[in-house]
Amino acid sequence: MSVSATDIPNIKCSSCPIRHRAVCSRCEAEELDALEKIKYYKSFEAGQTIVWAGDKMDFVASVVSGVAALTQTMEDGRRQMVGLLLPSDFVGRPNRDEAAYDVTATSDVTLCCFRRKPFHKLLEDTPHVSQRLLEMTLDELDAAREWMLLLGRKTAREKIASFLSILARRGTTENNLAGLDSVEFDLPLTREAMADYLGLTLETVSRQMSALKRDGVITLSGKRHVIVPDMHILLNETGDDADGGMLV
Amino acid sequence: MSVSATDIPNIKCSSCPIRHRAVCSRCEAEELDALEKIKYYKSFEAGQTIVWAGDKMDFVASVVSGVAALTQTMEDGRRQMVGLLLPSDFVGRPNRDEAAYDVTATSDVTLCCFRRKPFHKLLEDTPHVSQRLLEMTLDELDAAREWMLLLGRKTAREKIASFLSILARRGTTENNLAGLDSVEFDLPLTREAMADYLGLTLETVSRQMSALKRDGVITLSGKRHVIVPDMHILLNETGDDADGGMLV
DNA sequence: CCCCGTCCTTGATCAAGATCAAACGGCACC
DNA sequence: GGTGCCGTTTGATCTTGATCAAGGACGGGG
Repeated sequence: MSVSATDIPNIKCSSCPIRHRAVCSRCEAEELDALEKIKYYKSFEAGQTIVWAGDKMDFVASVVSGVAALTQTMEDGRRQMVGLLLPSDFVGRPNRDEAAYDVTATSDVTLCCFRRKPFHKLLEDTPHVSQRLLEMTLDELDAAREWMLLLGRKTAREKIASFLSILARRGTTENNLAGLDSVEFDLPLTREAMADYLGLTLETVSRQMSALKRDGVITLSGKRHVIVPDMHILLNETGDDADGGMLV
Repeated sequence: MSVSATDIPNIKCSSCPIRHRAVCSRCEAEELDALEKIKYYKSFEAGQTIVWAGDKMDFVASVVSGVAALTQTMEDGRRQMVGLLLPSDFVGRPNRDEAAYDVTATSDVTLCCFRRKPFHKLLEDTPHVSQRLLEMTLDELDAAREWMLLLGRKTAREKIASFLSILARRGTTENNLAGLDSVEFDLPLTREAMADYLGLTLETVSRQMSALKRDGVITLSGKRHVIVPDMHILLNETGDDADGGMLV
């Protein structure tokens, strides 16, 4: 557990912003009550480590706000991000008490934590939760497989374009009604974290961002705010078949 | 569904070789009976496609014997394998009726298929099955994350060594009591399929196999049979921390 | 205001792996 | 016993992205 996490007061599940997408989305009143009993909120600042790989992890959690990353590090320092957790995503494995990956906050993050043991027990009793967790895990596996295609076969430019598309899709506050031409959003990651996500170096990320800007695919205001004047143009750069999975 | 799959007679679950590892591993007598009712066996020859991405898929299945692969293909033909299914692994997504990936037999394969609808229903009724499926899916997600590290950050030589280690671990008939020095096994994949797995070209795979042979890390008898005289040497080539996850 | 640190950009060079090309070995089939 | 095919090996060359190296932009603290 990180040194300087901040405990913050619980909010009611009923007024939770991620209520409709998280593990708890299918829960009915009494199930929510059970969850309320074992939950607590915790906040982390951008850059903080939430848990180190190998550490005991006595909770699982839902990301309420902000972005967290799972990364793996090799002995010689090579790093690969293997999970990017956006609001409503689930952290941790109910039946495992050691973290398998480093978990870090790439922006300020608030987690809704559930004590692990009671949560695991609850999984056995409330099929709604375990069914939802299975569904979310399968979705995550699909996302991991997209990501594998990106890592194994895409060019640097395609990787950047794909990454920006993903953020544009999930990052904007869902006001992008499929096919909206223009989208804008903030990058919740440094260039280095993007490189770790994409299997590139930070220099290559920077160069390709500049190239996409030069070519008018994106506009930058500051270093972290991205404007995509035309999503179709960006999607064309991803290497995925036109509008294939991205917009629909 | 493939053109020329072979229907073969059912065997009893009780005498099934993958009984102890598959989705059904936790089932008790009556649950097995329910499964028996909706299952049928199907065989495919090496190279055959089991389903194409986008095809209707009216079953889910366990791999009984042989090896199957999930692959994604880009418009211009670039291909990435995103799943390698060994005996006891699960194929398909219970609540999705279209295949998301091409599924092909990389060696002769026998599947134990369950009709999708009844299986999905059974998931809701028998928590043993859905719990086991969640566990298997989480394991697969972990494997996918290992794989992402491989694709994003490992050198060609490390990729090959890692791949061989994985096969050595799961491919041998579990007679390798952790840390056995010498291991041998057959490659169930062509060089091209290995390339698709590893995000390389088949030429690079071939060259690195030759290099590992030249360096005495492996011995080949024929092109498909691999002998690893000393697993520790192979593991040293994977880039993973010494004996870290592989042997223990 | 300046100093320093962090994050980012840009340039020059290098190397790993891709690409293009040829040929080999084993096997099935005539 | 050829002939042809498939999977594989090996060689020569090219390209992409890594690496090495400076310097710029921004922000916070003295």
